[in-house]
Amino acid sequence: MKKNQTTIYDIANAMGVSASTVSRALRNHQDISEEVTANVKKMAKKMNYKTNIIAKNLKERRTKVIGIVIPEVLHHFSMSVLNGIEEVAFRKGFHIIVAKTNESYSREVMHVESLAGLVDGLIICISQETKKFDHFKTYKQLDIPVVSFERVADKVAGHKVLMNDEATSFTLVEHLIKSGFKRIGIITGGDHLNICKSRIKGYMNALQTFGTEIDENLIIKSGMSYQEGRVGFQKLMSLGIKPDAIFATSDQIALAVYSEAKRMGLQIGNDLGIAAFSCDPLLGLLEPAITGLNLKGFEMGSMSAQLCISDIENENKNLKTRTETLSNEMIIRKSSIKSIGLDNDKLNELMNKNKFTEENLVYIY
Amino acid sequence: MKKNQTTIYDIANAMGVSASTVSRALRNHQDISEEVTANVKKMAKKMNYKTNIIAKNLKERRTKVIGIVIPEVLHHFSMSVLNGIEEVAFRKGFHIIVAKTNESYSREVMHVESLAGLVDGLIICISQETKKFDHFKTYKQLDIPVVSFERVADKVAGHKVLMNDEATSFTLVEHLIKSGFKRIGIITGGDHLNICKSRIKGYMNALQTFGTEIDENLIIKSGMSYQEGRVGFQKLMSLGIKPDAIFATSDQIALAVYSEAKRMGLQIGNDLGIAAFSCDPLLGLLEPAITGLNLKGFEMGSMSAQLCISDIENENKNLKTRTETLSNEMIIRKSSIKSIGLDNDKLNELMNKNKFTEENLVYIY
DNA sequence: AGTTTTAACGCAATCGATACCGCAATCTGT
DNA sequence: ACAGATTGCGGTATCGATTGCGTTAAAACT
Repeated sequence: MKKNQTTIYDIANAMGVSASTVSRALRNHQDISEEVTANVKKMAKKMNYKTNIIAKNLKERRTKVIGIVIPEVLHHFSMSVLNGIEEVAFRKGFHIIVAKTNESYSREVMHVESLAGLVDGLIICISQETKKFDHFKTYKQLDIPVVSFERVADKVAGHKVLMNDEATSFTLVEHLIKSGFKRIGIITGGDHLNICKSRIKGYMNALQTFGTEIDENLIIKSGMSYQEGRVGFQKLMSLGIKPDAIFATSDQIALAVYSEAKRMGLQIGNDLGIAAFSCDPLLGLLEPAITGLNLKGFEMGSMSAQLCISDIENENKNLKTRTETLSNEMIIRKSSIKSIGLDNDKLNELMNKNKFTEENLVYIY
Repeated sequence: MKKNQTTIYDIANAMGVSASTVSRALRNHQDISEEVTANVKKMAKKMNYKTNIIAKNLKERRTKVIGIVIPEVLHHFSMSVLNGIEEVAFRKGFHIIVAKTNESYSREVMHVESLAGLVDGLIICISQETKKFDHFKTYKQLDIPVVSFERVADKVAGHKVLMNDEATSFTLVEHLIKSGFKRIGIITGGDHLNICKSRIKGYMNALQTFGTEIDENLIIKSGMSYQEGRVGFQKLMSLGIKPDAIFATSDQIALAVYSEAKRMGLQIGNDLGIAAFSCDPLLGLLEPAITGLNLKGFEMGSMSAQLCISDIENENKNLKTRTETLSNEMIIRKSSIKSIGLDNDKLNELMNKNKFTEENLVYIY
């Protein structure tokens, strides 16, 4: 491979100058005369010279690559984040290595460790399984910046970018309550994850604030995936007193609840209210559409990348770690409104933002 | 950065042996005695030694990284492909650099050229704008394998992985005709792209085969995006004799047609038939659901990665380039069936595969 | 016993680019 | 006109790991 690669030595030999002169000339160093510089560049083009990035990386001790380690690369939110990261990275002259963990701790460890020598910075969203954080110690030791987003943990050093999970959850559950739902279940993941903990907290706070007592049976920590969501929903629906609304804490859980409820013949909105911690535009296209959020995935990604690259370029002179919190907007749709007995005007009045907009259809992140 | 990185020289000094001994010991070279090997490894662990990948890359003239250049990283199909690539790459010990072009030729050129010195292989889906291919010449010169998928061009050397666009399009249009639609429009992109050319060809063949004459007004080459699709649809609907069905050649076009048609008050399926060259599970969740395909994005990605890595590891001894073609399955849904006057049994009979399945809901690629 | 083989390790070159230092030749100032 | 400053370039070490070759000592062989 790369056998015919011309080097600065080839150019130097061809021109009767030294390699260091060639190196300098190609980088417009002022020590080299304009004439020689021009000739070197001409020869470089003629010999089709491309600078060897690996050698440059070794010498300069940096790679201009940042690593992204995320649980999956398929759902709308992850892709929005990835887009945000890519866009900033591109503008700053960085490439991105994308590694997915499939929510597996061991795979996360492998990726994080193998990337340590390869990247100038790391952006990570930890897996559902991750409870230990030794795999980040190399980064601390080598002063490689790490930025965590969404799912964060105190034991991971570095900047954090998250959203106001608790307040947002409060808002969603408050909305369900005010829509007249009395017995609201929540389906989420294990509360060692900050996001699940916060979402449960927001859920409980809303119930308490509005005078509903908390029933532990209605809190299901089955997991964030489709299958786990379905299992959780089935568990809820097999209770003696079934819930009349569900707070689904992920896209996948929301879809699972939605399709299971439809399969069971429930009329969503009237028989079963649904509010989801999700921003997938898909939610707005279903009928009835599902009440969800306007999560700023793109912003989360671009902010993570900016913090990461800023740290890289300042070489960590700025020692204090920042925690940025993005706020979310609720998008009310029919799944959380009891439409029976309402005319259309009244229904529309209840829904401040309606169905799908141009924007979420075109996936403008 | 990476200041405290321990090197083999540090270990060598600490143990009073030479660096080459350390190097060999760490790699279990048989020239080194078991005793020394064990001690070196112990010391390496003690000193928290991590091999410098960049130096190794420079010496071995490879990086164990493959580059992926794609138009976007958001839609379902691209992500399925990316998943397939990632999965194979991970198993083979490769990392992936993901670069998106936003369908811009200039950005594609920048990415392709800047990756040339950084990756052992390239997997690419060219942009809509790309008509020149000089940016790949470095790859040919350096013998870096290039694999194109979906959108391919003869001028790009290397293996190609594609799908049977023409036959699939034929099938979709045939289905529309047999469902009773008489005047079928197609919305697609410029025919310098192989996929658009093939899809138009399949469309025309189907019309001719079943005795419908071709009307150039019904062939819109506006582009593959949502906005372009909407413009194309509006153009079609402003014709003197409007089409009664649309063959949408991308997810985005399908959604644009769908939402525009709904906005115009058309009853999809009866007033306007829709068949889409798309595999987004979303299509199956809409009501009425849109007839689409079961594109094997994951397989396309994994096959591309296998071909690429195989080329890398065989160092291109295998000179002949392969072209793999994946076949698609049609998934018939209500958007292409005139349901007026049909009872449910009859309707279901017309749809061999119905609505959404478990699988596409959970995005099992 | 003398020679050959083998085991075990060190030396130094290499991968390609960068940068510190040094050294001429030219230029500046008085 | 001559000391000092500047311009322009070359030599060489360096980044960290790998590897061909050489070397030494012990083991094996005739």
